[in-house]
Amino acid sequence: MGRAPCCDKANVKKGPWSPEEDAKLKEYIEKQGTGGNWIALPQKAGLKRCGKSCRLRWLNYLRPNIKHGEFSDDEDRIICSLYANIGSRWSIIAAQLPGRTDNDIKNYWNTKLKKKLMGMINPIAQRKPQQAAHVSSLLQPTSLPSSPSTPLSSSPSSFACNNSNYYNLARSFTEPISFSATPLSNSSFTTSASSMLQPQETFVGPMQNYQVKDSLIMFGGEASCSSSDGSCNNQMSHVNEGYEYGGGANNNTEQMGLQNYLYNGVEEDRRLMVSSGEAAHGVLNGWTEKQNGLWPGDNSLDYGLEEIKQLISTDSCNSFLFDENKSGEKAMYY
DNA sequence: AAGGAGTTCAACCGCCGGTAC
DNA sequence: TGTACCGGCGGTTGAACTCCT
Repeated sequence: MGRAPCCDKANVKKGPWSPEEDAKLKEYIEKQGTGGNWIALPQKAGLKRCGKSCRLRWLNYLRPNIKHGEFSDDEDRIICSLYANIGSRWSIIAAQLPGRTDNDIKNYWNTKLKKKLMGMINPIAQRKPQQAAHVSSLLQPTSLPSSPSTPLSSSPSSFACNNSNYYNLARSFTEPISFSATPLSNSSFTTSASSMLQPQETFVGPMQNYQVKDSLIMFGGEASCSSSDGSCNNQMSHVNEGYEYGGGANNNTEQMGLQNYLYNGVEEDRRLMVSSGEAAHGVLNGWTEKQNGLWPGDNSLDYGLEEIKQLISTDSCNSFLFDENKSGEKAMYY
């Protein structure tokens, strides 16, 4: 038996919302709340709309503190980093960007940021290595601290993309990203998200709630709302209640839930992002394969999501390799 | 000025997981 | 335990807008 439709499709209005409808919905929710039942809401509010449509309109457009307009470089960085870590989990990404909705971020990624990223990567990738080194160096603000010096393998075939990959991606933009972090083990990898963080570095900015402590990644402090429901009770918000998610064993099932999410849900990312060992080969392989397609003759921007994720990580590795302070390591790669 | 191509973004669709019964 | 309902999510669509020729 099929699922009953959430509303009477024949009697609901579709398409763009009129100002009158917006006003009705806003007024009703501000006075009555959603009542925990979106399906019943339109009838109560006097709207000929599907409950889902009302919910979407409220969350993506009408609710207070929605931020519209240009995304900042910080926001770009956060989106890129999180995308590379967890993929298209837009609601989770949105939870880290107060005022932004998952729909906004998704649209922004698909229409602008992906191209922006490709625009940064392709000019590099399509050049010969010597040229690429120059272009890449232009993308690196020299005022930022240099990457931690996790040793690279002496063999090109076992080149290691270390934990600096996100850091270097971030450095491709113009402003510092914001973490406070304490040292991670050189050899261990805790969660994929932790690969964003660098030992003994402290930054300031919009992600104060995001910390690494004793190799555990922690989320704390004031909640940031995503579009999930406007009330911050999404997956990430659980951590605002004091949970910690990390590499160690624990008995908290909810904690384990997200930990598993971070571990299993991004298994593939982890293969790409971890600091050493086999996973690094994945990065190298990914880059090598892409390299074959990107140098002269390939001007395609038509990447799949996994490819883009690889590009994000490999570009970061690439940036690391091209770091002007690490010319010797450049030579190792080529 | 016109119209075709490309871009943006609000909104829809359908699936999934949680939960009440 | 099974079923139905609902909220939430990510992918996709298409109208409106902008750019280009």
